[in-house]
Amino acid sequence: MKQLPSTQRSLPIALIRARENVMTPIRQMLSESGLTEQQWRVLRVLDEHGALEPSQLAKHAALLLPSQTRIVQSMAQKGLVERREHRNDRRRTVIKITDSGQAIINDNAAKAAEIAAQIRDKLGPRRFETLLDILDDLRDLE
Amino acid sequence: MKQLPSTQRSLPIALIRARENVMTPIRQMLSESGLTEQQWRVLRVLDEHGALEPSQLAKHAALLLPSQTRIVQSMAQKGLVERREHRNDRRRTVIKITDSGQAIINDNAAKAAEIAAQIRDKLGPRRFETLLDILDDLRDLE
DNA sequence: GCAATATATTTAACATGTTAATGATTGCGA
DNA sequence: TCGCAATCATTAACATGTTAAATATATTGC
Repeated sequence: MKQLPSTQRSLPIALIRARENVMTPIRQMLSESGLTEQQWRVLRVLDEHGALEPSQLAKHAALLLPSQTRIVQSMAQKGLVERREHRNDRRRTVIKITDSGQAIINDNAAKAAEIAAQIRDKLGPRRFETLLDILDDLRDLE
Repeated sequence: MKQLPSTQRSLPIALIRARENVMTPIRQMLSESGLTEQQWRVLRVLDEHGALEPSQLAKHAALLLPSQTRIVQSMAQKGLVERREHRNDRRRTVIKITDSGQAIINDNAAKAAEIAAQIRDKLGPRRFETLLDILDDLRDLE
């Protein structure tokens, strides 16, 4: 019979810790703008892809739809994003970034890029790419 | 000036997705016992290390103390763990697993080990170990 | 053209994550 | 020994994660 792996070498726990470590400097940066990491992801994705429907935004930002609904609502209240109706299909909505949201991206882009570069340097570019590749291989587990 | 990486190759997002993928089959298993993944981690750690003080348990289970306080409270109500006072230092408490909690570990150990083995096989043992090693290298970022 | 089904999103309810404030107890120094 | 700082844990408040149910609109089949 197979044995349970030690929690010291448990992949779920290792992933949680890694995320915690990676996000700490990013959270520090974002706290000055009053943003959560999720709100930052929403801005990043909208900046990168332009206006998106909720389900597409959720996929790109790695958010579940119920969370995203709340996040976008609060961001709309703060004026960071806005919602428009889809022309032909009234079930759908399109979410786009506002000038105010874009300004936050612009203000933090350099710092965020620096943090990302630090992580990359810490691992070494080769290991960094290997990490992303292996993480990607974890899709479609059954 | 450094450029922001594409969200497609963003490490935080990749870590979130990876965890989501890894946890899906585990959550399926646990739902039959009515446990969350965090409650399962608490049982796993207590099974592995024996009775622990809150801060030690939190470290091993990758939980923040406020979350853990609530989780242990609800688990104590269900009779899965119990709390004992420390002899000399009343600030401290020791948390231990109950027979009922141990039974859940025993009932699910084989299945959990199988899931872990599947993930390992999917990546290949070598890549799996590499992944854990690289994730571990993300400690102490700055 | 209408009912049944499918799709997209939101709401609801509860658990956890996160940061800050509060509480409780010990240990130390005047 | 009194009081104060330090440590550990809990509580508080709000944001997000997670699953299930509800809602709204489109599409399909008859």
